[in-house]
Amino acid sequence: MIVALRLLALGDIGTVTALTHLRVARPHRADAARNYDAILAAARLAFAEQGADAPLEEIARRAGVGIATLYRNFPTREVLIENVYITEVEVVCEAAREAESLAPRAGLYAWLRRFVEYIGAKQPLAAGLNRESTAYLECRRALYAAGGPLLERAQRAREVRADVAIDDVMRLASAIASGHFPQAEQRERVLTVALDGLSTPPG
Amino acid sequence: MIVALRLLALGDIGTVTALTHLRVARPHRADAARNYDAILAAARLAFAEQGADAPLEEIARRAGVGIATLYRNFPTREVLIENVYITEVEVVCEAAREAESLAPRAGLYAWLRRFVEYIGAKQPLAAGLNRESTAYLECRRALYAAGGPLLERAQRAREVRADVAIDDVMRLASAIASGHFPQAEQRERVLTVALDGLSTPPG
DNA sequence: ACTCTAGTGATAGTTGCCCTCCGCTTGCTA
DNA sequence: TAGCAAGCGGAGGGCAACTATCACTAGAGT
Repeated sequence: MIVALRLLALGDIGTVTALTHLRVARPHRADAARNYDAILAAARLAFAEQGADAPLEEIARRAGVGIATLYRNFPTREVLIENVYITEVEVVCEAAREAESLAPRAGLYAWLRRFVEYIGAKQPLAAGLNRESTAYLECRRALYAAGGPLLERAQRAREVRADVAIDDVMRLASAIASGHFPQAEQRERVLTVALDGLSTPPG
Repeated sequence: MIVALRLLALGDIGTVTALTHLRVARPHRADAARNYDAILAAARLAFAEQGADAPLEEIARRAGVGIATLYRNFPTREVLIENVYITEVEVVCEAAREAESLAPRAGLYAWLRRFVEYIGAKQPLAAGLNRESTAYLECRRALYAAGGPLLERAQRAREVRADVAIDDVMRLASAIASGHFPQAEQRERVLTVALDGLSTPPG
């Protein structure tokens, strides 16, 4: 029975994490599609280097397209940021599948570490994201759908305290991901402390 | 001996947390001093409402002064943000004194809760702060000087795990403070989980 | 191979904000 | 109460976001 539930959960992750519909439609014509890709690639780079405030005109220049083409595909800076962000979230959601093969608590923690690592690296990007936007809310929903089963499994095994919801766990992890740490290893260490808190029985 | 150490620590907090020297000097002439206060008050309000990107011209308008007056007192947006921030940090540092009268772990945790509450409310402000600036580094130093003795006391009493430094604890707390939580009560709850992790023996 | 249309880059213009310069005003001090 | 420096407000230059227009080109469909 538990096996059946787990398989069901696995199946869900695949469908639930499909975020493709949130993306700006990729143009059909070959040259236009090439431009679309070039803009996204240049944006990813520019946002990583200069933060979410990177000049759009420079992104267009780096992509080898006119500024009008950039705006035609991504009408606002926000839409562009979202489209870069969605890709990262999809990667993390996929990782939840692998985590299912580990022991309950180990699986949850491994996935959370992965989440912190990926999202933490994209911190300046996420800072430029509108937290009320459909895309952001959908990304969150997808992440919860990916992590929820992992948490429940660990709680059923009594390896994680029962008085926390996936929303609490994700916000704790998000906070550590977006917090400022001079070295990645310190973020790791602090995350470990926080995860020890998740293992502690309440009281 | 321990008593002596504690008193020494208490004495230190008072001198070490003096951040006044980091502030922009308040002008001597009466009208100029009034403007200085009005600008800081308007800035605090505007940053709280609109975040650290609030237009400086609007702050000047709200303060009832010309834009030039604002720039004369606070040459860059960063300096203005810092001056608002310093006030908050001073309040939190003061609070460390009261915490000394509680039991070791309770005192540390009470102070950390206070820190998260205060700094969390100023999150958009802190986001606009340059983390390399002298003012920011001094604020951090002052906070460490205030919290360090509390942590050490709790560790000596074996009520908090010994394998964490004040830098770890503060960064964990900062992350939770700057994380996004729809309700203050959820932040409280998540902080509790993290603090449970601090109480857990390592391993 | 040919057409025709979706898509393109360039450019010029508007807006909003940052920041500086400059001539006027106001409050201290004697 | 008079002189004068400290302080003032607003005009204006600069920069980046975003919009609109247009002559053109490359690819999709026949």
